[in-house]
Amino acid sequence: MDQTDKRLLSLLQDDCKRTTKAYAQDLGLSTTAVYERIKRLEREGLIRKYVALVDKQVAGMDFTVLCQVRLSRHIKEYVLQFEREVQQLEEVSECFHVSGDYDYILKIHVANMVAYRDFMVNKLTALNNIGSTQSSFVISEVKASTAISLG
Amino acid sequence: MDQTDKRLLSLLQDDCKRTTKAYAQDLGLSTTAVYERIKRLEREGLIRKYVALVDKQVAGMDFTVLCQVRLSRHIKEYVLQFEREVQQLEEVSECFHVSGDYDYILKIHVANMVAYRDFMVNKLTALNNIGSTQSSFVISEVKASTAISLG
DNA sequence: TGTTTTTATAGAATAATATTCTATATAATA
DNA sequence: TATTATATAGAATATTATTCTATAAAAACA
Repeated sequence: MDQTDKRLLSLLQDDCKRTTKAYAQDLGLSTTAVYERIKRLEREGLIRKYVALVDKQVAGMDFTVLCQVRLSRHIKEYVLQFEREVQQLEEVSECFHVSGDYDYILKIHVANMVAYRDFMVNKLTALNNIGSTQSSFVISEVKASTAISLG
Repeated sequence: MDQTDKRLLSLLQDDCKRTTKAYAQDLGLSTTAVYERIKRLEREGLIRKYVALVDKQVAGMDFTVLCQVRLSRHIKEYVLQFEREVQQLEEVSECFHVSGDYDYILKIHVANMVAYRDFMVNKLTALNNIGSTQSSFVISEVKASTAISLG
């Protein structure tokens, strides 16, 4: 991966629907050169997928919560069960197993507080093995990017 | 927004690089019908952008940290300064202003622990007005989606 | 209820773009 | 030095997006 690849990945992480020609002009290359680079980046797995990003506010799903979760038991079987079940919850877009006081941090998107309460009562805390939770409500998104800086 | 729009958005959030014809077949519509729907969803702002997602592990940037930050002073001027500066930090992909014990939660992507220490010492805590921080290191990504469920 | 208007759709025609092909030049390797 | 692999450019082709025309269904209206 050279500097041109990094610049190209940066462009693609910002907008993947431009024409090859447009990227080529930005990079000072021919369309074929850019085309081959993109195909290589896809082949090597650097580019994982191409997705559309939905505007949460316009979609009316802009109530975001970061919820820390502690399990009551850390037996392998129960841990795996929790991880399997949390993946199935459509309100949960992200779930990280983390170090520290709590075991997991979840990112949750719902319509409003009523929906969040419903989610917590009927879905999350209804799961087996949940010890305790602590919710941090998102007041504003200061930065929200899906791009990874490659230096 | 009807059920077809929701199904279409779900498909686009999973893969935005298929042909209109492919979505049309999944939805049981003509390519024109799907084309017009996509253009409308873009026009209405439901689709915010199209991006490539980079594989952090393949890119060698798979050391992820969720860092809680408390400011020392909550004077408007300082708060806005922090928010402006944190947006400029390339290692920070997300920053949420949240309720609770801490003021902000940041998602940080770096190569490894050494790089993280460097980031903390020379960039984050070098910012004016940082009170205290608490880092949660990501052990594993149980779920990592950019899609919003529209019910 | 009948009429008009709007909206969503399909299929065909066209325009734009992606993809492949051929040829060169450059860099890496033996 | 000769040889192989790799990256590139430009042209040719294939695929896909986009536009156009026409219909049908749904909504608004008298």
